[in-house]
Amino acid sequence: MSIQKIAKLAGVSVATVSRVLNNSDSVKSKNRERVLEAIRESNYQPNLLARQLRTSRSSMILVMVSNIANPFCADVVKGIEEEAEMNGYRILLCNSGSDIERSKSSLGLLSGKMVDGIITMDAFSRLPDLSTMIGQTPWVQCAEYADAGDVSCVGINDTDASEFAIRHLLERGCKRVALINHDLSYKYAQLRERGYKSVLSQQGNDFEAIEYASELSFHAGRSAMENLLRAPLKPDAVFAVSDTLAAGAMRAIDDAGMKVPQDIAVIGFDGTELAEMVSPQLTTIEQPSRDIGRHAVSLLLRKIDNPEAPAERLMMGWRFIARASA
Amino acid sequence: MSIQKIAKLAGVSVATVSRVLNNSDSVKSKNRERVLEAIRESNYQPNLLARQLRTSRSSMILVMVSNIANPFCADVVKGIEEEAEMNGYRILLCNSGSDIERSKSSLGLLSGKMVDGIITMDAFSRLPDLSTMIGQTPWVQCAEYADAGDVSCVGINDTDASEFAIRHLLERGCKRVALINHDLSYKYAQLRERGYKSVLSQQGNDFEAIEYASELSFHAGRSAMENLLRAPLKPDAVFAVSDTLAAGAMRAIDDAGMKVPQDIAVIGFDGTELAEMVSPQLTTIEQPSRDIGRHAVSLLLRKIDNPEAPAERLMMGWRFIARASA
DNA sequence: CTGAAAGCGCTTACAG
DNA sequence: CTGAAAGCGCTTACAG
Repeated sequence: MSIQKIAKLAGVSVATVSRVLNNSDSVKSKNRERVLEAIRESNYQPNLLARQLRTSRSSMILVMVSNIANPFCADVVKGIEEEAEMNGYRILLCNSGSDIERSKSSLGLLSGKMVDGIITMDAFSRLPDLSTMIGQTPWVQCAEYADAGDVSCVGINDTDASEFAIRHLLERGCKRVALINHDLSYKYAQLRERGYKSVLSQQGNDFEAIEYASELSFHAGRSAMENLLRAPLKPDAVFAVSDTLAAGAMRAIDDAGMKVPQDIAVIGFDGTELAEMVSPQLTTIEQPSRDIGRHAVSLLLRKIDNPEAPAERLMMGWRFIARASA
Repeated sequence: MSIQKIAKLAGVSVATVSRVLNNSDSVKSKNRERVLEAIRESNYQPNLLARQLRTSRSSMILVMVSNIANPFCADVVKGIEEEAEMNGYRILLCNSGSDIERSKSSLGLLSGKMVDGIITMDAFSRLPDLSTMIGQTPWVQCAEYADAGDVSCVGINDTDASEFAIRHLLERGCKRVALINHDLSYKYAQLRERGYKSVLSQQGNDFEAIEYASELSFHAGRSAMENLLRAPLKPDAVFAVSDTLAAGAMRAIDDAGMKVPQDIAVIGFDGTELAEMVSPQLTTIEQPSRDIGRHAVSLLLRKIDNPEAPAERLMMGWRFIARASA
């Protein structure tokens, strides 16, 4: 089935068929009816590839995340999908697993014109060949930042949020606060670490213990905590940069026969549902994940519609949620 | 940048350029070099849309899930993505949220030739216009079944698994076993309910309490459990058809001031990491989620390569994991 | 309001 | 081994 067949069936030209398909122009209503009828009876569906090739618009955006199993990622993706759908866009998901090869091959979709733009939650510094691509390309970073390049981003003030969490632990009487961070190729990891360090030094507290998780998973959190517990001087509090990591830390603490928060207080990050699932329930920093996703799409669409538009930097609010774990 | 420009640059025809791009045929090595050189210096990337239009192959598959935030879904999707990548395919994710409209519009990608096939985890009976599409279309159901139509599927024996779980609870001494099920438009929900009922009737146990969750989420599980707890005769055990639902149930039990498993034993389903995150850790039925995803892709690819191939039905193994919750 | 025609960027018989 | 040409299925000035 092609537009040709429909044209023949309806006794009009392909141009006319195309016009009713795009309900553009004014087509004489009798012709419109005949076309519509032909479409109906032949169950015709336009070929999207042809359309996109012709218009050089794909109405698809590529979303690259490092781990879709992280509930925060999933929430952001939901927001992205909602807003994309409202604007007639679809998303292509690439679950990079922080794998450079996979990321690189995904980026081929962009140069191959399969997608109109990209939203990344991955660390920028890990994305290859970026310098040659950015600038020409609608791109937004989501819950993460780009130092260089003309790239929009939407996120929260990570340093502030981190400082707030650490201060809370200190005020609570904790003396030895450890940090379970994501690897430092992520800008947000750098910022949160900065917050952690700055509060400690302000308060003249010289205990410092940092573990880096290679991914935002329960397992990574658990082994990070196990490492912390192996040290001669154990922490009495731990701030993990994701709820998933925090859940892993809590499991490790439990396995070691210690209690949260009595022996070790725990604070997470993200404010996902997971924080309510664990016991004791997790104190955490809530990010407006859905909205972050939605705004990422808005920024991206603006850039797609107007490539000259300058990069924007959107800072969203965050909220500290006090629960039983700290 | 188009193949034309490269041809001009290299001083050959577009056909030759195309040949080296597809490293088909034998191109004289001097010409190959010149083309490769031209490609390099102009940073050329082939337009995928044009290629796909011409070859009528998109190398993309549509994946429809009801809720990507459900860790089981996320794991299956990871498996799908891995296997797809190994075969040069990409995935388009549609997080339907069980929304008919969204599902329907996604299906347009198929008829629009944007994807070569579909993998669904959604309930079949909810997908609209299926009868007109199936048969012509490479399609596989994943962790779910189709009664009708020529559709392949891969999953586990849900009835057996469910019976095993219920029997475990009964053997443990539980007298009043409730079920938190997904809505019955899902075939697997029907099968697991059948397992639940058959064991109870075999054993002459006439307590029956079933709650239906509208989605596989923590919240839905929590409210289902709250409903069960409102009944005059409370259950002393509950079998939830997903770990996420079970986590919600545990939260409700905790909120009601009761203990798992002493007051109410809980068994989940899926064997996701979540089962290790909650306290007490969750007894559950493990599905080989990653492999389910991988095999779904294999089946699909076989169908794409050979449309005449009959539908296949793949049954995977499952495993009961006993932990503290039951 | 409508149609003939060009063209988006590829691939692939076909002929040489 | 290579090129000219047709064609995938659309959209969109352009002329009428």
